[in-house]
Amino acid sequence: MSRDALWLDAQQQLHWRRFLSGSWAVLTALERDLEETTGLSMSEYEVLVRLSEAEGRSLRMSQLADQVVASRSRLTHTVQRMEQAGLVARRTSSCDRRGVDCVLTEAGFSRLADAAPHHVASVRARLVDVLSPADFARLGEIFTTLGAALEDREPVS
Amino acid sequence: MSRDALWLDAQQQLHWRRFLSGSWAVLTALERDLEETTGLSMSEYEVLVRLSEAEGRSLRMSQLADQVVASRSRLTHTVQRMEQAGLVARRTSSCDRRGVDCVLTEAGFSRLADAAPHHVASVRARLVDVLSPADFARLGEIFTTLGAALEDREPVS
DNA sequence: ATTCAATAGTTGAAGCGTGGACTAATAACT
DNA sequence: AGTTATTAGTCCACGCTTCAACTATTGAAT
Repeated sequence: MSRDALWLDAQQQLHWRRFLSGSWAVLTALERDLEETTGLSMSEYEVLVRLSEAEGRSLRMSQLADQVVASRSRLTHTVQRMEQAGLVARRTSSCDRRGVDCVLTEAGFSRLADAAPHHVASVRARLVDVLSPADFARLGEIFTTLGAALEDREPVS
Repeated sequence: MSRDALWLDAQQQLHWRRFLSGSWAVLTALERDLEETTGLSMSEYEVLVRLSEAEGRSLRMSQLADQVVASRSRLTHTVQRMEQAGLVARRTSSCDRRGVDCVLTEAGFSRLADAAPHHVASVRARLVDVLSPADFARLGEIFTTLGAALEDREPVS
């Protein structure tokens, strides 16, 4: 706990603001890069990636929603659009008739294959290659810590 | 530049994904905290803060848009809503009749005064107090670097 | 067995953000 | 002075996200 629990000092405020605007800028740039080079949004790209990594290139909607960071409803809409574009297909799960399996189509897979190099280049250019390896690793650890801390703290004040 | 310029290795991919989901989680939690405790969105809160720090508690729309991370159009909408809520007022700038000055009202100022402690507590709980001072400082520096790198790199591939 | 609760996923309306077209005012050029 | 370019800001249409119902299926409890 810091010296004064109620306010942020000038330094802390600066760090916080830089995180806020910096992360916004990076994420926005990546989103724009992806859109321009491939016509996909980050959410769509993430869906393709997760499905391609899943066995049978298929995942239940709820698992997909957890992996991609998205609400159920948001995923439904996203997948709906992707289905119309022919990138994925939906079929009711055999074992649990409430469930829906989302399956990557051939078209979806090759779309991902085309997109991936552009996206990787973008992530490198905007993030990985900008930082020293040590700083990049630190970044990963910091956000692991931050993410974990959120798990077991709901209420604030 | 890393060993292989085209792909991310497993470690890099892990760091990158943790940044993606971690920053999303932190930002979302802060947004939700603020909404619940004060009824304000981050954008609105940021507008209040910047205006309160400006001399005359007043800023031109474009300056405000630069400080808050937002497009012109987005700021117009946000300020429109805030004006209807009585938090700010708009008047055409005296020196440049194209310009519009956005002014913080008394109601807006006291709304900010009420909100600030809750928001500070939230930022501490979700971010500042979760990290060691060294890591928090590192975070600030890392995003300064990342932000700066974006300034002078537009095209990607 | 029947009721009650929990889970999976969808739907539709409303809100917010984006990008491009648009108006108005100022600055720059000849 | 008169034309053109730039800048400030708004407006509108569209798309994505959220939130609160809603349906359907499964599991638990009596």
